[in-house]
Amino acid sequence: MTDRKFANTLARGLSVLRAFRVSDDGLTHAKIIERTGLSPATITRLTYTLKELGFLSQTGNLLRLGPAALALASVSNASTSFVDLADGAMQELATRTRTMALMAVRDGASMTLVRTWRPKGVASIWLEPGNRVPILRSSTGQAFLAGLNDGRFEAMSPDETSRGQRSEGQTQLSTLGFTFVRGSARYSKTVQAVARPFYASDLGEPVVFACGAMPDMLSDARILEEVGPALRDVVRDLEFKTGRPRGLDHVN
Amino acid sequence: MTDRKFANTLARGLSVLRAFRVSDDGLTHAKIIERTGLSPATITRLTYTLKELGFLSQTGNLLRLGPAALALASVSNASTSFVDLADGAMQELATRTRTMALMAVRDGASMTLVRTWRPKGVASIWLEPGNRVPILRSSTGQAFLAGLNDGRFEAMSPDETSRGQRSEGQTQLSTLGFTFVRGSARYSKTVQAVARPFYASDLGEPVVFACGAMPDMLSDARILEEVGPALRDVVRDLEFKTGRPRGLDHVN
DNA sequence: AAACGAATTTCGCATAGTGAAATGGGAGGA
DNA sequence: TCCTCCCATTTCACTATGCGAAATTCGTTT
Repeated sequence: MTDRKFANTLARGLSVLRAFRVSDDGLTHAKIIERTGLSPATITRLTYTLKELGFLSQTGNLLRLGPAALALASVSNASTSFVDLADGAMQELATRTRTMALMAVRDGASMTLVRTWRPKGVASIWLEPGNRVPILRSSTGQAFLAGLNDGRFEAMSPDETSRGQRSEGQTQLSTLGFTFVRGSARYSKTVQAVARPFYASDLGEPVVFACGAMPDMLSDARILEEVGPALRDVVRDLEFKTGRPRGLDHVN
Repeated sequence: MTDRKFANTLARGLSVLRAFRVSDDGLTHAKIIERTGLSPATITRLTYTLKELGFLSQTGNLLRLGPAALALASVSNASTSFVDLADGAMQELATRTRTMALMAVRDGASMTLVRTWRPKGVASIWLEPGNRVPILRSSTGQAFLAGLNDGRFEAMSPDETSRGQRSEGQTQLSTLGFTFVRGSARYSKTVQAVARPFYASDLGEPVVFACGAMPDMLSDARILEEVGPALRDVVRDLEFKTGRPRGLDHVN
């Protein structure tokens, strides 16, 4: 790494924080080492620092996110008000379509779930905030790529696959108003999803709203006729409420 | 600073993130420099790094918390479920007592508000998540100190004032079940508050629930007879729901 | 006791991060 | 168009900082 501007220690420390998932009930050093690929000595130093600052707290030798993380979280949440705005409609959408609804942001080469809404009264697949989905070959990722403006997309130095997926997504968006990866091309055999990007001006990058379910619950026909249009309408309404965002002119 | 274990760059980077408040509509470098006391060159490097990682996003030369912060926030929030558990009761408490209810965590020498509940249908003082209140001479701070166990308290290398405030708080907690700083000793002439610590086992440190209002709306008598007891009962109920926490045995 | 696994400390070294100062760039005025 | 501020950014030389391999400590299991 020969980027004089890039603060390595900071990046490593943050990668420690990002190693935590909702489903973890505390992490040991060993687990953090595994997830971050950093050396034991480094982890000790970084976790020591993060504990001092209140970003981590320790019980025995289990680490959890600490009070400072919570404080940051509250500011971050309150500053991105559209999430709360979307809450009611997304819950309703999940229940009505019997799918898991979700909101995701990009994190490196994955999309990280930020919020999920479970349909009331039905069993469904269930992922939690902090879970990740690859960008490549997922509907959520495709929506993200399609929503990204040219400059930012090129900045990712994308390969041919990404380019293909992006333009496929853009075509679907302009004709249908939502995007999905068809069965054979999907990264996962067990989840099928529809997605639509939302350009959050606060964040400088699109986020993605999506609905997912097991493939036998969510046929291509159901996506095209029911779930896709419903999702599209919910997100369009959100765009309307927050003011039509610039940067997504090609979206229907 | 001669602590070989402490990663300075990480701490500085995090102090940049902590500089953001809900009420800020984006920060310039200049503002961040002012708040953190770091040099311009350092800020450029750190913000560059944070942008690369998605923790900040930039519009013009205004910086905001970015998608990665949101992702971290969602994990952090979901991992501290007691906040959601408390939500309904705190909202109700705010409305019933016509005070602003709040939850705060420690951040250095201050308490940072994490969540606030505004009474429905009445005007009241209003602070937002991310706002800070000093530990010294505030009811919220006093509750925190009183809730802190001896080891952690000593680790703060407290002065005599803090010790006094802590034992005052502890006395109030064991007799009344809540704590407040009386008029003359308060840090602020414009806010009066009652508080009670809650020992969040997830966080390894107490958090504080409190009710605040302008002094003429919240006399000592009202605190003692109405608001204090109501707050105490709400937090006790939360303790019950989450399992009686260890570490607060002296609290009534 | 012994033998493991995990976390922490030590330590010499390369370099990453630092701040002062110089440079660049954009908005506003004349 | 050309100044002039005001920020943000880059440059640069220095050294404190953060690095990892290896040694050590701490706890748990056999």
